[in-house]
Amino acid sequence: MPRALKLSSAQQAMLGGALIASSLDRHEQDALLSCAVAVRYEPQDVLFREHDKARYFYCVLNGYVRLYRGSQDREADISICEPGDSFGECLVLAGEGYNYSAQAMEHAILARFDIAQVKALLDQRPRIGGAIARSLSQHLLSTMECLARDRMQTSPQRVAHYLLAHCTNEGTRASLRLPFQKSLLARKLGLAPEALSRAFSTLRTSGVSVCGRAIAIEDINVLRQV
Amino acid sequence: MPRALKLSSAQQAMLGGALIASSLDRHEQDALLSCAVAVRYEPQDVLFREHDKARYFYCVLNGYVRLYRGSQDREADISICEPGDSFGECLVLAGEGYNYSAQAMEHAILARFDIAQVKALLDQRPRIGGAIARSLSQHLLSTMECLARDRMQTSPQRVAHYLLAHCTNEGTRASLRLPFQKSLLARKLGLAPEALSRAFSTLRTSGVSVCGRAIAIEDINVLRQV
DNA sequence: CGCGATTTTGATGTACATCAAATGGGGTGG
DNA sequence: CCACCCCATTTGATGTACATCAAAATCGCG
Repeated sequence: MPRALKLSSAQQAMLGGALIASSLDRHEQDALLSCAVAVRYEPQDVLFREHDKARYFYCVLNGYVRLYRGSQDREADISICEPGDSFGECLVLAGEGYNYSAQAMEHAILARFDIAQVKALLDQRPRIGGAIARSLSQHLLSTMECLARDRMQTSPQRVAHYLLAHCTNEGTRASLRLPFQKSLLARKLGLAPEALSRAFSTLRTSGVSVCGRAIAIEDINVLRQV
Repeated sequence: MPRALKLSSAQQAMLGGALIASSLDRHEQDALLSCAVAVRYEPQDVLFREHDKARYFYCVLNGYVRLYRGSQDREADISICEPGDSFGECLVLAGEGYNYSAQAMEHAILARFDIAQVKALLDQRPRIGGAIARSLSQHLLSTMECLARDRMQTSPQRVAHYLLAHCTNEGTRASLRLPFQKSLLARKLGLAPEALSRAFSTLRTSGVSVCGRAIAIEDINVLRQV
């Protein structure tokens, strides 16, 4: 268990802009943030495991966190959380234990919210329930989209979609830098690392060139065809 | 567009017990239900399509509704909604258009909620936001579970899990009756109908016997091994 | 009893996992 | 600054799960 620190004012500002708090007024934000502390994890640290009693939910301030199910024998990633994303907030409303495990990738700094405190806050500040609902809506939509893509698209198509969704384009040309290792991207897309590598090489014929974490796209419209 | 009817008192009672309203007090329930009417669809009717402007969300009273993405060429089911399940409620909080299409299976009766009215209600009755959050939590958890299972388990394992989750057991023996066609179950599990059929025949060696929609399980514990 | 729809069965193809080995790249210590 | 090592990634060979296509079989129902 890492040590808990007070949230710095920069961290508070960042949380105020995160989806989970962005629809709240000043007072409500303060009330919600009063349930939170900052915690820091080392790469590979496990925050909690499936079925653990749930005391906290989190919002990522820095780094990345993977949510996954299964034991070391056979694991499946459910989601990769980036700065601004929250996870476990559904436990404020329902459930006793976590439904998945969480592991920090790289060094990660998180805001940790005490579930019992937030629960107690719901009566005084009922609009916080709405804020949580907004965050859950977003999660639900992206999880459904992920499920539909897994079922409908091949690996090159899923990779192409990821690239198009994350690239910054200058005209018809575009580029991006992966924010994390390829093996993590592979798991996010539900692929083995080898399959991601092969998907990239398939996409070479569609004008995608990969150089380490830097990726260049010759023509966005060609990639959209895939 | 089907004609809208007032909710009968039996339907109102059913909705009061559904997840989306069950945490609300009398007045809040009445307020929420005042945004709803009953609508009836014929088998195969499409309620709405992906990207349509979202005016309503729904709660199933009778029958089944499938939520899916993609065009007729290539479709993937996201969820099969049963009586008591709601869908589209995330649009009260975020988004303009539907993110998936919805189609009635068999004859279906639904409660149809006007999104704009419910949105307006959120300020007066902020705890309704919490009620929606509870419903969304449940959806999110089940969608995540579905995603994880798709990625981790083979078809016989997913079928076995469905059976164990839905059977009524008498001692070590158990049985169930499928509430809908096998082809629908197949889509719910992300399989082609043929694959479901083959999964059942694989499970015969684990003591599962299928006779039309009636299914008998010789020994629950054997099936859990799968 | 017979018809259409659903399900099963068989044969084949494809996407992706898995295992094993080669390649490459970034950081450390010399 | 360079050599080396470790780990991430790529590449190749093979296996498996499931989709797809094409019948045959069965079910439900008039």
